Amino acid sequence: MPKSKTRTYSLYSREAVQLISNLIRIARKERKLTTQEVAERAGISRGLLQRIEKGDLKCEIGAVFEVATLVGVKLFDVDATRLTRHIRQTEDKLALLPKSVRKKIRAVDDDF
Amino acid sequence: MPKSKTRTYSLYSREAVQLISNLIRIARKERKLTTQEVAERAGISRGLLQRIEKGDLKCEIGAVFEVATLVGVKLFDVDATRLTRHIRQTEDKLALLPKSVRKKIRAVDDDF
DNA sequence: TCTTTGTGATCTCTATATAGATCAAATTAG
DNA sequence: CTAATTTGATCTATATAGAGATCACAAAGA
Repeated sequence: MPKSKTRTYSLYSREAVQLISNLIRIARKERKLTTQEVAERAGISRGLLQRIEKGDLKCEIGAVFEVATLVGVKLFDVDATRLTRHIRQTEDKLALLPKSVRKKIRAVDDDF
Repeated sequence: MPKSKTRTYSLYSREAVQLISNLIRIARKERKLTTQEVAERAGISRGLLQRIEKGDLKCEIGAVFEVATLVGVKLFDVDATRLTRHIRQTEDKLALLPKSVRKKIRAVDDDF
């Protein structure tokens, strides 16, 4: 028996993906696009689109986001401009944080 | 040469993932967790965590969201309760939409 | 400064995600 | 009702994502 790669996911993760997939399907239908069309435009197979719209957690995040963008589902509720700016902010913040996290503070003095 | 699976992504998709990954890294450091620790708790390898924190578009969306949840990065800026409620709303909406998108309205009468 | 630990990079092997085709059932428009 | 089309499911082959180990360097802290 090959050790299968079954992973566990928190409810929150599952629901977050479920929400995105639902929003995608709604957006696609509202724009009257067939699965065929969206798949082609996104450069993915129809089968993958089906899995994405079903909320499959094992799809590439890139593919999911690409489809979302294509049908008009905004991630983060922000437009492109703000997104870029927000990224820069996170990078500034990262620059300030220590490059590596030090675990053991190794008791200043262990003998007492 | 085996036909490689190179995919193209829109700027928005790339930036959205980049933002998530930056937020994850920041959150991890602020909580003083090593990559090792987070990887273990999330049930993934350290290598995968590295790719996630780098903004690799090819990671499983499930793994990315799981890590995000673990370190406290909120997806969609909403808490668990609202998430569940929001999902229900999308499902209600989906129930109203036509089950299949009809393309050809086939001109009611093409001769004129 | 010196030591210890975290991180990034790389490599191999295996499990699996995706593409692409096909088929049946469901659904819509006429 | 009927024809046309979309969608869901399933199957195969292939590319690749992920696990796990290793190595060197960076960097924190005493």
